[in-house]
Amino acid sequence: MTGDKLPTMQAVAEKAGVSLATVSNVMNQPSRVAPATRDRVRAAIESLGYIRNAAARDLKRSRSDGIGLIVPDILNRLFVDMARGAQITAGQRGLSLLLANAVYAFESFDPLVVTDQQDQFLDFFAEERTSGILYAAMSDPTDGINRIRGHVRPIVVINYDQPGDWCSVLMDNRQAGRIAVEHLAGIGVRRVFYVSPPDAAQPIADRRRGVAEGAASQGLELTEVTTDGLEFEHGSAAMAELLAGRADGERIGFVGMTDALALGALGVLREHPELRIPEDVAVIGLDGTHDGARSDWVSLTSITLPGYRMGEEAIRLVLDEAQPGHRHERVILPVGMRLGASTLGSAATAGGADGTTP
Amino acid sequence: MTGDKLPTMQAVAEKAGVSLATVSNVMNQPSRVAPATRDRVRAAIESLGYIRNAAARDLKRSRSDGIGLIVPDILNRLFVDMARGAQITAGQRGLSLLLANAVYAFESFDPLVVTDQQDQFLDFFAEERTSGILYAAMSDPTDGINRIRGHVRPIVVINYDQPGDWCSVLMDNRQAGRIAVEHLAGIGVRRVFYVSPPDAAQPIADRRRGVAEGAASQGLELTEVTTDGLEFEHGSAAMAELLAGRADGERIGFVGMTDALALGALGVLREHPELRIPEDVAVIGLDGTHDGARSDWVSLTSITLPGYRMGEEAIRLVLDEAQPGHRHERVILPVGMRLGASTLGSAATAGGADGTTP
DNA sequence: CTGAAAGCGCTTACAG
DNA sequence: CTGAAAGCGCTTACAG
Repeated sequence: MTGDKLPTMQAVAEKAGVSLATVSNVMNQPSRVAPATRDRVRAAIESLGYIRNAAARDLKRSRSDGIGLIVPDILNRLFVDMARGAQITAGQRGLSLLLANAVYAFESFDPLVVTDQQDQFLDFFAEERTSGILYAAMSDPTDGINRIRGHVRPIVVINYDQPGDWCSVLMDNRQAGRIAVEHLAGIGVRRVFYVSPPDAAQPIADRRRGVAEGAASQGLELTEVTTDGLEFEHGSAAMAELLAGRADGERIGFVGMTDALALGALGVLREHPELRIPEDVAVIGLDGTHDGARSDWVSLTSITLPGYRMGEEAIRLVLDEAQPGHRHERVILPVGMRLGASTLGSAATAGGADGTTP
Repeated sequence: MTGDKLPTMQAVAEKAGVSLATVSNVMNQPSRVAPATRDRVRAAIESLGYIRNAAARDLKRSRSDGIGLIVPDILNRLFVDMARGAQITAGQRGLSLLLANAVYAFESFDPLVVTDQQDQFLDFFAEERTSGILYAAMSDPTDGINRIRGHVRPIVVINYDQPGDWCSVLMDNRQAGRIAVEHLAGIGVRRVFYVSPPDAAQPIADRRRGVAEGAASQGLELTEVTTDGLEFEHGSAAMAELLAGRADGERIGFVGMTDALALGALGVLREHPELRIPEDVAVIGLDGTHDGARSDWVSLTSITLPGYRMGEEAIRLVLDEAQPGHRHERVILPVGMRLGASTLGSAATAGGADGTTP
C-alpha cells in the first residue's frame, strides 16, 4: 500500500466513465448532474476510497474552508468555553474550526518569559488562506493583523478592545468589577479591598476601573492592594496582610481580580474561626474560573464570564464579513454572577447564569 | 486592497531579479543560495508582504506540515493536558498542531445522543494530507482509520487500546484502580465500595478491573455500586444509599470512578458531622479532574492522569513513524496519586506527581 | 446534462 | 550558484 499513488479525481472519472468535470460537479454541485450519473460517480468514489485533495481544491479556489481560532491557553477555562462555542457553532454551519493554542505564559508576569506562538499561528492560518481567523489576543493585535490582512480578510478580534478594521467581541470587564462591588454594598459592606496584580493586560485594567466606579457610586471606601500575581498564594498573602491591619469588629469585603485570588483569601480565613463569613469578611472573585462551588469549604461568590457566547458571536461575525453589506461590529457581552456562601453565608443557594454551556 | 491579487512567488522573483526557483530555494534550502542573492530575495519578500501559499506548496509536496489532534472534548481536563503536551512538543519541533475538538457528549450515556464530530475531523485531516493524526478515540477507531489510512499514514491512537497497524499511547487505568484500593487498605480500610457507571467506555472497564484486582490482592471486601452517570449528583446518591445500609461503627471506603463522583460523596458526608473522615468513611476519586484541593471542605485524595505526557509521547511516535526502521509501539504511561484529607485526615499534605504541567 | 481545457502557485530534478 | 520547465489535482467558465 505505502508506495501506491492515491486515487485522484481522474481515476474516479475513468471508473465511472465520465469526465473530470462531472466528478467535480457531483461533489460540489450535485443538482447539476443527472441522478443516474451521480450514483455511478458516487459508487466509484466509494469503491476507490477516494478522498478529495484539499490542497488542489484550495489552490484553485484560493481559500480553504477552515476557520482558525487562536486562543492564549486552554488551561484557562474561559478559552475552553470560547473554543467550544465557536466549535459547535462552526460545526452547525458546516465549517471546520481549527483551534490553535498559543500557550501564552499566564503564570509569569515577566515579559521576557512570554514566548507564545500567537504570531506563528497567525502566519500559519494566513498561509492556509483560511476563510477567517478568530483571534483572542492578549496584547495589541494591530501589527500581527496588518502583516496578514491581505491574505485572509475576515478577522474577528476577541477579548481585546482595540479600534481597527475588524469586528470585536468583548466581555464587559468593567461591569464585572462594578456588580461585584455593588453586590458587596448590597449585603452591607462599606469597606472594600480590591486585590489584583498590576495592569499587565486589558481585562485587569478594566476590572479595576469597574471596581472603582462601583465603589464611587455606592459611596464605599475602596483600597487597592497590588499583588505579584493572580494565583491562590497571592490571594492568601494579601488576605493575611489585610487581617493584620483590620480594626477589631470592622467589616471588610475582599474582591479578587481572579477566583484564585479569592480562594487564597478564603484559605486564610479557614485558619480564623473567630471571623464570620460574610458578617466579618466577605469574599468575591471576578473570573468564574473556579467551579467547585459544591465542594468548597465556603462556596465562592463569583462573576461568570460569557466565554461560550463569545465564541458563538465570533463565528457569526466572521461569516457575516463575507456578506455584501457587512459593517464591522463591536459586541460587548454582559457577565453574570454566581452567588455563594462567601458573600451570602449559609443562606446561599446556587444561582445565576454561568454562560458556560449552551 | 480587497480586490487586489496577492503577491506570488513570481512577483518576488521579478522584484529581486532572480528566477522562481531561487526564491523557492531561499525559503526551503537557504544554504544553496549565495548570501547576497538571499538578502535581495528576503528584502523583496518583506517589501511585498509575501506570504507563501500553503495550498500550492502542499499540492506539490502532496502533504501538509500540520499535525492533527482529535480529542473528545476539552471540557475534560485530561484532554486539555493532552493537547498542551502535544502542542508544546510539536512547537519545539517546528510543527503546527491543529486541535480538533469533537464535542463528544460525555454528559449523556444515551448512545443516540452522541453526535460527535470525530469522523468529520478524520476526513478533514485526510483531505488536508496532514503529516500525521493523533486520535484520542472514545470507541473502536479501526473503521475510521481504515477509511483514511491510505491518505495519511502516521496515525497514533490515544487512550483507546485496540490492536492495529498503528502506535498507541495509553494510561494505566487498571493501575489507577489498583493503587487507589491499595491506598485504602494501607490506611486500614477493609470494606470498599466502588462507585461507577456501567462500562460504556474502555477506561471505565479498566478501572473497574484494577479495583477488583487491588481488592483481591489486599483481601478487601469489595462491593460494586452502579450509577446512572459520573457526575457529582450520582456520587451523592450513591453515598446516601451506602450510609443507609452502613452498620454502626463500620469503617468503609468509597472509590469513585471519577473525582466528581467522589466529591458528590463528600457533599453528603458534610451533612453528617457525626461521621469522621477518614476514620469512619474514606473517599477517593480516580480521574484527577478536580484540582480544588486547597479550597475543598475536605481535600480529595485522587489519582492523577498523565495527560500531558500522553500528548508528548504521541508527537514523538507520530514523528518516528516517518523514520525508516519504525516499529509500532504501545506505550502505557503510569498514573500518579495526589493525597488529601479525604483519606489521610488533617495529616494530609499536598503531594504526589500530578502529570499536569511540564 | 456533459466534457475539453486552462490555470491556480508552488517544488523539484535537471541542465548549465 | 542559478534558471527553464514540468506537473501536483483540482475547479470553473465555456462550448456543445
